[in-house]
Amino acid sequence: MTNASADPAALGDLMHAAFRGLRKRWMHQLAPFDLTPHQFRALNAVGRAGEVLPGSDEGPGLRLKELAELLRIAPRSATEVVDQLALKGLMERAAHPSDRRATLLSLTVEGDQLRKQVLADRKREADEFFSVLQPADRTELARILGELDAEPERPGCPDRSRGRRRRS
Amino acid sequence: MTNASADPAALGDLMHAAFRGLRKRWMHQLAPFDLTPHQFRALNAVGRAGEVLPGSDEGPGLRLKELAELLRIAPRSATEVVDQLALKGLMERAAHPSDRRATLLSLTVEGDQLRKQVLADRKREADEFFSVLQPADRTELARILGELDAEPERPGCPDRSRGRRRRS
DNA sequence: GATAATGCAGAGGTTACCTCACTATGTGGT
DNA sequence: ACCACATAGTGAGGTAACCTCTGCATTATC
Repeated sequence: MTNASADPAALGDLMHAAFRGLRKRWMHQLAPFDLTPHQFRALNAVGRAGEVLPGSDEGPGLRLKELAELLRIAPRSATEVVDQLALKGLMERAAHPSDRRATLLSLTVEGDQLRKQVLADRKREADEFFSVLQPADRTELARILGELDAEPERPGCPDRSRGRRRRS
Repeated sequence: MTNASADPAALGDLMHAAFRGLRKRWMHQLAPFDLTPHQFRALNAVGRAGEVLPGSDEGPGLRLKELAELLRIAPRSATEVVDQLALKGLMERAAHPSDRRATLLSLTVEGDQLRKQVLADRKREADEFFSVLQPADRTELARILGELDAEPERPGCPDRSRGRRRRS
């Protein structure tokens, strides 16, 4: 098979396969905690945001929109995850002190505990999806993906073909 | 930001972001052809399989299960994509000559044309998602993803925690 | 020929997204 | 004070891309 790796379609397929593997692995790893990967990403994002400010006992909280941006999903989709986590008693909504339109997200004590538990478990397992890679390769991968990531929007075609016609 | 890239969660997030970007890009690129990325992957896989054997006018065709393996999805999911493509008149099911349980997939003339058209368009555009990367980086990425991909199953935990309890 | 394995499809579910429309609120102009 | 407009979140509803469970043919094996 030499190295016909210049083919973009092949790269896409590889990405696809790798991503699916990652997702599956995560799902299994998170199943004992009754969390989906998506939910944990949100939990972690809010938890991490709460950690930045060390002082105040109740972190400043993240706006829903900020969470959406962190997770790179639409605000409406963030609402959903927050709903799910709130239902489990892991996350809370609070009123923004100065902007009454905004809600501030923060973890409950249980949420924070669970987050730490998962992070610890992940560390302990060392059974990470990426563990098959050499450390150098991991760094490389992170760098390359970061570069891909850096150019999410391009000037020439901001969001064309918005109207997708369905047929069937 | 130095290089705190050793964090597996960060790598996962990067993968997630990159994959989403890729998918979005593809969706836009394929929208004019009225195909989803998924559908094109199937179209391409069957088309490629048909190309391997150069002789026979009507390629030997792919079993549905083989397609599923190529796309790394469950056979049942492959049925779906094939249904969609068949509905558009791009793919056909035919009986296997010797195993009457099996169906053989092949592209129709329209399907093959469309596939080539998309491939050509993709080449012409040079507007590929991965185009922001240096060629060397692309090769690297392909290599690393290939390595990840190579270890889909591990001996210790084939498919644990199958029963996922839902709550809400 | 009975029994087990295989290949596919019907039914129905889930996750992770999306857009559109709406309300409540903030901001700036006149 | 008032209006126009933007912004924050959400309800409603939809889609893509998966999945499992089950049923039904059709081999393959004993």
